[in-house]
Amino acid sequence: MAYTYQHPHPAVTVDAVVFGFDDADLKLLLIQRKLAPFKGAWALPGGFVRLDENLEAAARRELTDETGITRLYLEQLYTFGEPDRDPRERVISVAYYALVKLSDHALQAASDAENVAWFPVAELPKLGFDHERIVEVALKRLKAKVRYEPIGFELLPVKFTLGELQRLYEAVLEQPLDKRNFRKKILGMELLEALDEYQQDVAHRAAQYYRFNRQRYEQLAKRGFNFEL
Amino acid sequence: MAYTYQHPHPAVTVDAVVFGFDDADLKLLLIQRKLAPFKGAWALPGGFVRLDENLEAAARRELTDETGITRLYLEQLYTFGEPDRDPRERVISVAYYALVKLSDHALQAASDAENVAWFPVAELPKLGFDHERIVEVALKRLKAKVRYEPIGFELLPVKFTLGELQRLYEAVLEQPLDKRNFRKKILGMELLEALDEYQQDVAHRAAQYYRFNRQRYEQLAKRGFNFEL
DNA sequence: GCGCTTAGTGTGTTTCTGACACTTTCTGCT
DNA sequence: AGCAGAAAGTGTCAGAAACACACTAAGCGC
Repeated sequence: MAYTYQHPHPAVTVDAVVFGFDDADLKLLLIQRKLAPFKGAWALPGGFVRLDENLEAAARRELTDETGITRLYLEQLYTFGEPDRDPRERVISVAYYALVKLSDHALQAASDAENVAWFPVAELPKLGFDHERIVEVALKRLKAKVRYEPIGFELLPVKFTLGELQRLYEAVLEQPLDKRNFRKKILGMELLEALDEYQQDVAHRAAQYYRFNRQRYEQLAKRGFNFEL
Repeated sequence: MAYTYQHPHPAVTVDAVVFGFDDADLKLLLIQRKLAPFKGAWALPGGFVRLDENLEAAARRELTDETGITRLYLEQLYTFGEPDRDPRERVISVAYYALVKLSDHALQAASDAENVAWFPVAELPKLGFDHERIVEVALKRLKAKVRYEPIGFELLPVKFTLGELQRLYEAVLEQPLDKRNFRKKILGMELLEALDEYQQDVAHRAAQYYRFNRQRYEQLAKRGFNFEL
C-alpha cells in the first residue's frame, strides 16, 4: 500500500529517554537495534507516529511494545529535526523523557525479542542516530526540573526513606548534599507523610519510611506554593 | 508532482509566537489568513517545513517571508500533534517562540500582501487552529524563562533605561516590582553597562541609558553564575 | 516659580542558606 | 556480652539574600 501527497512529507517518530534509579545510580533504558540502520547498536526506544494517535500516545505505545513499561511519568522534551539525522529519509523525532519506578518494572529482559537493558548514565554505550545528543538534552532538563518540581518521587517506590531520596537527588544533580539541610528543607515543605513503618533487615539503624502526598502538593501549588530544592 | 511513501506521513509545520514590547504592553505578532481553513482569522505565522532545512531554519524562513522580521531571538517551544488540530490532514506543528526588538522592526504593515499586526497579549483576537493553546504555552514559558535567563533584553533596544527594563519585567511577569529592589538586584549582577547618555526631550528628569553586556554574562555563566530575578 | 512627572537613592527587619559533629540504633562478628 | 561498623537522626549559629518602605533630584510646561 502506498501513500501519496502533493508536497513532500517528512516521517515523524517519537523517541523516549527513560530514566530509572536503583539506590545508587541514575539509569537509562536502551534497546539494541535488530534492523538497519545502526543494526546492533544501542538506541532509545521509539518508533513512527501513527496518523490517528497523538504524540504522547505514540510514545506510550512504543514504550509498552518495546520494553513492557506501562506506568510512568512522561513529558515532552524537544523535537529534533536535522535533515540528515536519519540516513533513510527525513525523519523528525519528537523526543520524550520518562521517569519510572525501577521497583515496578523489574529487570524483565527482552519483551519483544528485542534486547532491552538499563545502563548507568555514566557508562552509556555508543548510541545510534543523534541519540547521544537527545540524552544530553534530557539529562540537562531532568537536572533543572528536579529542583523546582517534585518529579524525583516518580523514580522512587511509593514508600521510601529520606536517605534514598537524598541519594536520588545527589545522583541527578551530580553533587553531594548536606544531610541535615536536605532533611530540614524537604520536611519543611510538609509534602511528605511519615509512615509508621521502618526498614527491615538492614545492618544498621532502620530508617523510617515516607510517602509523597501528591494531593497536598497540588493544593499548595494552586495557592502559589513552589517546590524548590 | 506527487510524493509517495510506503507508510502514511503527517505534514510538519513550524509556527512562531513572536513577542514584542512597546514600553507598556507585551505584544504578539499575528497574521490574517488569506486561505482556508480559518480564512480571514488571525493566526500565528508559520508554514510547512521543507525537506532540506532544519526546523529552526524553517521558522526563520517563514517569519521572514510572512512578516519581514529578520533579527530575533528564537527558541523551540513545544510540538503540538493532536490528530485533529488541522481539518485538512494530520499536521504536526513544531512551535517556536521569538523575541524581537520592536524598535528594529517598526510597524511595517504587510510585507507579503498578507495582513500582519501586533496585538497586546491581553487583547488577542480569536485565533485559528489550536493557536490559542500555543500562545498560552508560550506565555507560560516566557514568564518562567525571563526570571532565570537574561532574555528580556531581546525585547528592548540596545540602549534602554532601567525604567524601561522594569516596565518590561512587570509586563511579562504581570506583577509590580519594587523600584529600589529591582535596581539593586539588576545592577548588582554587573551585567549592565551604564552609558554616558541620557534621555532627551522628556518632560521630567532624564534617565540614564544602559546596555546589556552579553560577553560578560557568558563569561560569568561559564563559571557557574546564574541570572535570577 | 509652581506643578507634574519620572529618576534615583539606603536602611533596617526578617527570612533563607549553608556550614558543621555527635548520638542512636541495629547487625554481625568474636 | 561487647565491640566494630554503618547509616539514621538531630540543632545552632553566622552570613547572605529578600523585602518593605519614602524622600530628594531633575527636567518640562504653563
